[in-house]
Amino acid sequence: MAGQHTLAETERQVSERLSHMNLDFQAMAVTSNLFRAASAVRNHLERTVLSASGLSWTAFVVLWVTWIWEPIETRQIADEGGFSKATLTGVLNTLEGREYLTREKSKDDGRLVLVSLTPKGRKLMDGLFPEFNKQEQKISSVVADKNQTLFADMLRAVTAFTEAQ
Amino acid sequence: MAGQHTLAETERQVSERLSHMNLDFQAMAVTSNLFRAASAVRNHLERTVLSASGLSWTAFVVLWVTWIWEPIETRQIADEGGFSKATLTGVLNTLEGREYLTREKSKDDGRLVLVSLTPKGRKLMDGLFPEFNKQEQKISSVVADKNQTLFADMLRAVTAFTEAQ
DNA sequence: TCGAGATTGTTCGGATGCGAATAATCTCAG
DNA sequence: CTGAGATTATTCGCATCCGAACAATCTCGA
Repeated sequence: MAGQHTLAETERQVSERLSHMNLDFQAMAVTSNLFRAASAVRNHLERTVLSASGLSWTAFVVLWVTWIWEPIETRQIADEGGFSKATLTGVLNTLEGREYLTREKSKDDGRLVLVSLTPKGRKLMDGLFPEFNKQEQKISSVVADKNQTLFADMLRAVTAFTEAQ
Repeated sequence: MAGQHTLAETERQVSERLSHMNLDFQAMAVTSNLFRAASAVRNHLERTVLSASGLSWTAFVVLWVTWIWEPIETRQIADEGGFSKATLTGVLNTLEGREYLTREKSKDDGRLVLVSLTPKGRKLMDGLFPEFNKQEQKISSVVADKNQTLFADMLRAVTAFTEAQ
């Protein structure tokens, strides 16, 4: 999983190949490690927690956001999850077909669709999320406890700044 | 883009709905903000830098890894990029069709395929990557310069630990 | 009242994205 | 030398994933 080259080897090769280009290598390290980390954690959680329930990452995020906010408007699910409305429509079809959630037209605004979990969906999340959180805890533990708040704050700052651009 | 609820509102709602479950909320904040940040940065870079060239995120990653290591074995591209071999085959078809790279059977081992950039692909990356890095620099600048190394180190630690699990 | 413009969810076409199965190739014990 | 097992890239089926176009609905100024 860690690849043929170590991280150190990769970063050395990068600086060798691109040394003539006057780039910000520290910024490169920040973003590339951000994606590596997110990808590694996602793959790990899909494999250890989600695959047993046949849930994709996106499907889980949709269920989670709905679990927290139900009844919730679809546009907010897409927004919280970070994917497009078009993507959401397909995932909602899948999850509605498996009877984990339901769609319902808003009475206040005919354009809106409200999503809620079914009892089956709620039961799934009640069982699944504690397992999910256990893995989150293990992963976060590699960052010293006193640094975890700083870590989360830096990530929040990156998100806020980038979304404002 | 920032959503109907602020991050603070979301985290308050989460702790309210899940307060009875004895979860590690700090760990939850770390991972959820990791994904928010990665997703926000990816969307931003796709929109500001990549879309002009009609490149998807994954296509760009494939070109970038190849640019650094060419000639490179396909299994290493998938490994560095963090996606499956099956995904890579499709993306390589796309990029080969646009004449950004070429595939070639290895002489040493008939099972392997070696990937190299075409002059057209190399020219694309020579023009594109400085733009990409400028955005990386802007994004990273929200983390104080003295903290960027710590930030990257924490991300590396998360990746290393998770991949070892 | 009314209609131009804005907002929302869906549809459409095309490009990822993955696990499992497959064919080609290599390895290495016997 | 040989064949069982390991390794690799591709194929297959299906589920995301997105931008653009679209129909339905709402808003609000004139």
